[in-house]
Amino acid sequence: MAGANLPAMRSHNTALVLDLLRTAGEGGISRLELAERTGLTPQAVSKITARLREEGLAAEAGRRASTGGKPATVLRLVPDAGHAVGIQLDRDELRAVLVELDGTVVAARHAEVDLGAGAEAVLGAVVELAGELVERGGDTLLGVGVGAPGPLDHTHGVLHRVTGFPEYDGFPLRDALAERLGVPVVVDKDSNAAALGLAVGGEGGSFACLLLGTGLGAGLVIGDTVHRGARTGAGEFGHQVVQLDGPPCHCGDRGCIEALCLAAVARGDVAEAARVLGVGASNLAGLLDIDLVLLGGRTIAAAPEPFVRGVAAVLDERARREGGLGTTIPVRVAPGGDRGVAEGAAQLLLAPLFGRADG
Amino acid sequence: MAGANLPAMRSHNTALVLDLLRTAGEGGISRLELAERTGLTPQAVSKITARLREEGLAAEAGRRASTGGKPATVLRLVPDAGHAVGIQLDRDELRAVLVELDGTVVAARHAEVDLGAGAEAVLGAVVELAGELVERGGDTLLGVGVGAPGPLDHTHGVLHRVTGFPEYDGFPLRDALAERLGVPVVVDKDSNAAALGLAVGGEGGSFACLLLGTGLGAGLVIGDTVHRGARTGAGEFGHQVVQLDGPPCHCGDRGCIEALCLAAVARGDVAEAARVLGVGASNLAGLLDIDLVLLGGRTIAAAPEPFVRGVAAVLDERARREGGLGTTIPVRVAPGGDRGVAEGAAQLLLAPLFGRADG
DNA sequence: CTACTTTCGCAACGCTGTTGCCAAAGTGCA
DNA sequence: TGCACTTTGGCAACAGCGTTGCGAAAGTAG
Repeated sequence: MAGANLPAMRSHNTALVLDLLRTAGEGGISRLELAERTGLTPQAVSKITARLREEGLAAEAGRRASTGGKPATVLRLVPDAGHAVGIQLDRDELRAVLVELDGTVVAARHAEVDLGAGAEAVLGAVVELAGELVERGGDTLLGVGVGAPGPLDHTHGVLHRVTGFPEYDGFPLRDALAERLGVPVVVDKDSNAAALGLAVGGEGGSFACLLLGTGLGAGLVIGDTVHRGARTGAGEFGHQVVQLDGPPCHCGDRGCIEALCLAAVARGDVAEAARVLGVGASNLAGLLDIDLVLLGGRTIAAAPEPFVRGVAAVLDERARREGGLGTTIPVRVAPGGDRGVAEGAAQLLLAPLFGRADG
Repeated sequence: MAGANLPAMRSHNTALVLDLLRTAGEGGISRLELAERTGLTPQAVSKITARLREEGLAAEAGRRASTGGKPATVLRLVPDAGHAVGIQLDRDELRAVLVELDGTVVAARHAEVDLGAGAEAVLGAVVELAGELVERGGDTLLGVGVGAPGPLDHTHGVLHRVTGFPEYDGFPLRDALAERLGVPVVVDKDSNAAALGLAVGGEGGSFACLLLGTGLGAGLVIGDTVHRGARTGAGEFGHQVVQLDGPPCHCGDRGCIEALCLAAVARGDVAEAARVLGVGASNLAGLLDIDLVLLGGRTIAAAPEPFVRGVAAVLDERARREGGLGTTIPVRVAPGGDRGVAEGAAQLLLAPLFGRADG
């Protein structure tokens, strides 16, 4: 509920243009194309791009072949005009990346860590790993993004009860890190970070990013925006109940997807794990009418095909039941590999520049 | 992905002010209060409200007691400056209402109908019932909104496979009605219409509106906006699977909430029906982190207390498991009674005036 | 070389919300 | 009653946004 004024309009349009420049990548994009895609007049685009070039965020990059008249000048984002550090803080390891405006990773670090060693030790390890990258970012560093196991409070950057490590409940990770590093810090759930990274990376529309590793979580992107919900706790996919009065879960409930899935994995029954995951994905797809399901996390990485096949089978069946009008929802392995969360965490700071209200 | 210009900014701010006027109701609201709530300057608000008064949409309505200076002039929405007709098209009955800008119902009609009698007969019944109301709306009529059983295509106003009446699959309800009535028509799922009505009626934030009647559907409001999903099919709550390999559902799957719930109702076990509904609501609440669950529909209306109690019990347990930081999600009966869907359907045309992108 | 197309910037413009200022209409106190 | 003060709200000038009108630049086509 905010009123709009001229500066707001200007920054909106600037972000729009900047996002198109980013999406265009190395190939670049012409002013007229920018005008068409934004709905603005060519003259407005010229003014906006002139400002961006003055600020060093954009640059001319050659010309395109003529189509019968004056050849178009290609504009490009200047990637190193801004940087962000992204960190994945997992239960047993730490990953950090330094990325440029266009998402390119220019440095990466990795370390082992034990959450059980206490907040002070973990914080020290993060600062050590990220400190160097922060320095390399220099003046153009926008800040540090952290993806951590949920649930947590994204707005305030406070951890909640991390499964297996209850002592972190209420730990103000964001403020502690911001003080030590001296730069802005944003904290989000690892699955949300991964989802944001994929959304910025080109997955349009609405999709779910399911991460199966030591736990099971979901990042939901609805209409190009990460959906976090009222208390930023959305995406509790692991504890969706799909079997009334089923086997007990460590969360205290019964028949949770996570419990069924991890148990099946533990006894080597990948097909059943995939089927359970598929039922959960199918529920989610029906409820939210999403376009795509992406699977990620260590367990998936260890055996991608059977999981993709199993989940797809359940979704196909749903589509078949819905008749001719129902479309099968594609299932894929989330790109990005084991750095997906860290890269997405960096986007927590970069994305707002491009008009994505996910910061 | 649209560029903003001055007219867009103007209509945004106008809608903002208009929505606050509507929300303020009979009590009205002062210019300075509007300025505070929108973030605009008092001068901008003065200009905007002057325009609204010229157009007849707003009017001055007395003064407020002084707080030490010049007393504030109270502004009010002029309710009959605009009208919309809302229709609930159910499997066996028809309801229509004529509502004013502020949501007040100024006329209501009811009729019995049999979907099985064929599209032509049903269309005729709708035209007969709504025609009179459309005329009463006169020049100020914005159009007709229809809430029908899902699934359907909101964007194109085309019905899909209505459970029990497969012959309607592909029926272009919107265009057929628009031609007969000669006014704009918008079609949406009944549960979405009900949810929109509640959102406009004052339920803020994010909530789910679950309708249990001849079927079971959900309307999802996420961040003050009805969430319809990529193919406007979101809210397929009834066929969420909560019991792997459970009893077969008429949809072809097994263990759907709808099947379990309706079976429990059929055998008189309301407590079990409420528990199943509660598990579904709990899944939904965890996945989307919503603020509130509202229950509606005939079956709920017949026995509200046990359903509310049963659903609340499941949600309470989830909150307890999540520990101190988890908040219990309140459960209530959806206000609006048996006209909730029709009134919400009218809002399909009124809401866009107030900046709600649900039209 | 001429005609045409396409790109793109300069200058004037219209319209937005903002700022500076002042009048109006109350309260509170001497 | 009179003066000081607070709050409301409009008038006028203003800055800044995208838009429009127009012309220069830089190609292709014949």
